[in-house]
Amino acid sequence: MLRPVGTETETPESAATLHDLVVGQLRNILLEGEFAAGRRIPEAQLCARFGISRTPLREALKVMAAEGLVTLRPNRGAVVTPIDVTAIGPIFELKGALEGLIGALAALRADDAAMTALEQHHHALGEALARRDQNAYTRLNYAFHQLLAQASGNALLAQNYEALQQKIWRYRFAVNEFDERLATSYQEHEHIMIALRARARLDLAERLQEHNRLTGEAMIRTFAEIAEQKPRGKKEKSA
Amino acid sequence: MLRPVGTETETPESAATLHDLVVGQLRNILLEGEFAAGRRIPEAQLCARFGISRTPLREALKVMAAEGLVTLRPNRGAVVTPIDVTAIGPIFELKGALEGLIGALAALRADDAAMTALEQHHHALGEALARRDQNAYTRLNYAFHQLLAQASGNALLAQNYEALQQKIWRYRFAVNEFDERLATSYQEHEHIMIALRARARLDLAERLQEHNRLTGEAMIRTFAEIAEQKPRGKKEKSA
DNA sequence: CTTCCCTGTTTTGCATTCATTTTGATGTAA
DNA sequence: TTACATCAAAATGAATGCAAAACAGGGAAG
Repeated sequence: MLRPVGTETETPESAATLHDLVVGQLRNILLEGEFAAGRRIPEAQLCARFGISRTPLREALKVMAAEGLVTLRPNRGAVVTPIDVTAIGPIFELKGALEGLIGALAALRADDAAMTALEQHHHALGEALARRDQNAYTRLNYAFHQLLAQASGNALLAQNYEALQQKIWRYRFAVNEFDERLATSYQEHEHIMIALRARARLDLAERLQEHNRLTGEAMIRTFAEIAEQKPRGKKEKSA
Repeated sequence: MLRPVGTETETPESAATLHDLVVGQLRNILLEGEFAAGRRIPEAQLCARFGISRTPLREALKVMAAEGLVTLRPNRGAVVTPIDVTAIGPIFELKGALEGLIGALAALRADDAAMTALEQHHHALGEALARRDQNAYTRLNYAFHQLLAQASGNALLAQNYEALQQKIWRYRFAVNEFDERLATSYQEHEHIMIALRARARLDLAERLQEHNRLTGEAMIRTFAEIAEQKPRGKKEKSA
């Protein structure tokens, strides 16, 4: 079974306190989209669900707010940070810079263990594509890129990279919407693996940046199509 | 008077709650180095100082822990995250990637207001250099680069960039330790400004990355010298 | 003299309580 | 009917209380 995303930063001892446990669970809940974006987060309900009091939950909410996943409105409760299409561009723009660095470093530093894990994930991606299993593909893709980021040997880089991946994860319903992009994406991954195996750092950096750019553009395009299809009842006079 | 660093993310309404106020104040205290790195953070003492109860302070500590400025040891209190020389390399490595993107974008997107502010800061940097005012120079330098990051037009980039600047800020006692680097740094800034005025995006990106690399190397070198000078009483048998 | 263990104190983690603000309903007047 | 004012109910923000864990000191055993 596929592991949920967003669990990479949990170290065993960090779960020693209730607070950290709640942060992890809350993050998963938000990333899995259980609460719709923009929706108010029911403090009392979550307390009952986790079987805890409001104190640790509120602490977790503050942390999630610092991460940007939730938005705190003073005296008016917390809401899941609304989906903002205009935020996608800057995210991918920034992620591109990180992809470049990841490629340059991973080509030099990826050790045997990392290479093995990456090959395995790449293989699994191919199988998911063959099955047309979009859900599995998306999650494996997340894990693959996270592994690559870790293979860069720069933990801070990997951490920042995952933060961006998590932001994008919330918009995933709008990516790989069409099988076409799924297949294209896998072809890009093939080239990424070729560059990685060859330890071609400049090529790997470029491949990753290009892959990032195309993914971002596909996502933005999909959103534009969505916005085009259902602007029902809203300002059609200018159309 | 020079404004303390780390206040860029404070928006007026964010101070509406006690929690946000405490986060800001605590961040300043930590960034200004009032508590030595590695030192335990006295919860009760800070409560008394801020005139608040433990709840909002602990919430703030959790947020600072998520940012990495403090380290929470379960049941054993919070400590200022210790200075770790080995962390400097990865920080500058990552910041380099951001500098490149900032240069490429700022060259294209910096508007008149941003250009004016940058010119002013650059001028003030020259004056600080002439006065050999290292404290002013360091702070102006922080502000200059933050302005440039904002001139990129990518708020997420600017935010991530500042997070890195804050991390580095804690190590500032080991940078520009010698007037030599101060003057060299300013010369690099001269070239940065030339590229910026010319809107030479590739050059600006390269200048910034080079500036970042040299600053990082100078900092690491200074740390090596410090470690060389005062290993008093500790394992001198190998020397 | 060192080491271990025991106990009292302090500190931490979380639950609970209290005060303030918001929200929503109801009633009244224009 | 609509708009506004008033007030009760609910939710939020922060303080306090309490149990458990860590810490510090002293004394006994080796």
